[in-house]
Amino acid sequence: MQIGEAARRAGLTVKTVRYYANIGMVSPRQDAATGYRDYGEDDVAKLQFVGKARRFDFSVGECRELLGLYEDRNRPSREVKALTIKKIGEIDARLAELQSLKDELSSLAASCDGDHRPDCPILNALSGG
Amino acid sequence: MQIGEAARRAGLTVKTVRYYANIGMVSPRQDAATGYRDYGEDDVAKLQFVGKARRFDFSVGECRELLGLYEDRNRPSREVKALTIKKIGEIDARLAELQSLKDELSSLAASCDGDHRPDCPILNALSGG
DNA sequence: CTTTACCCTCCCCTTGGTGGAGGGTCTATC
DNA sequence: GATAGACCCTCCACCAAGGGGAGGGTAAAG
Repeated sequence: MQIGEAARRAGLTVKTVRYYANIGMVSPRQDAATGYRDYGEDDVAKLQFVGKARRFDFSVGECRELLGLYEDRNRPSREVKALTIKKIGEIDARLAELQSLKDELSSLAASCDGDHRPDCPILNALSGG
Repeated sequence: MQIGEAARRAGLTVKTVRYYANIGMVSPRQDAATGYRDYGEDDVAKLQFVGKARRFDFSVGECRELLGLYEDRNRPSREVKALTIKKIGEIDARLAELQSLKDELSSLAASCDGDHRPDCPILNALSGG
């Protein structure tokens, strides 16, 4: 099938699918006559897989690893689990960071009157040491 | 003072400070003889301000807005508070998104044996509809 | 014969900088 | 006077992960 249908079925944009072809992540056959990319069912499955993994915050590089494991019928599930655990750790770190940012900003916002007057604890905090 | 000292005192890299000069965020005087940038105390204060705001996850554009308010001795604190509240909202949205990602990944990881065998619920979930 | 809907490649744009090449300047030391 | 080291400058390329659009080819339908 053509790239448009493959993209629709994978829930991705044509641009994205073309990009994945360019970086060698999901490489379709090429129609010799038209030069059009020719996607098979297996390609669509891979695109769906990658799309889902991306939504799970895996980077393109990690998707490539996961795809390799996905295609290896003998891979140990250990490796997949390790990647997942690592990703969970990263998400945890980012969660903690964002939470602490939010706490600080919230207390700053709470201490600011937010009126027409120029005095502002938020700016004071940002400019202070 | 020269850019190196200004960067050190603001806790930024020289590259970053030069970048801020290029985009017109913090513009130092220029030494006519050497062509070197010449930072004053006020510039250092602005650099520190911007560095802190960046650490608070404000974008460069938002830093520019905040800097404008910071320099305006008559600004209403309302505007600063509004920017802060908006930023808190964004952080909240990202927190929720990451939390749900984490939950899903965690339950996937928990259901995976992580041994030498090829069966892997994580990959199954990624490849399934 | 023309419209419509596809497809292709190629290049620039985004965010917030980082890295390096190639070259000028200042001070200290030999 | 030469040279080394520590500064500084500009300009170009690069990162992630594509998005936007130009310019052009192709295929089927009316």
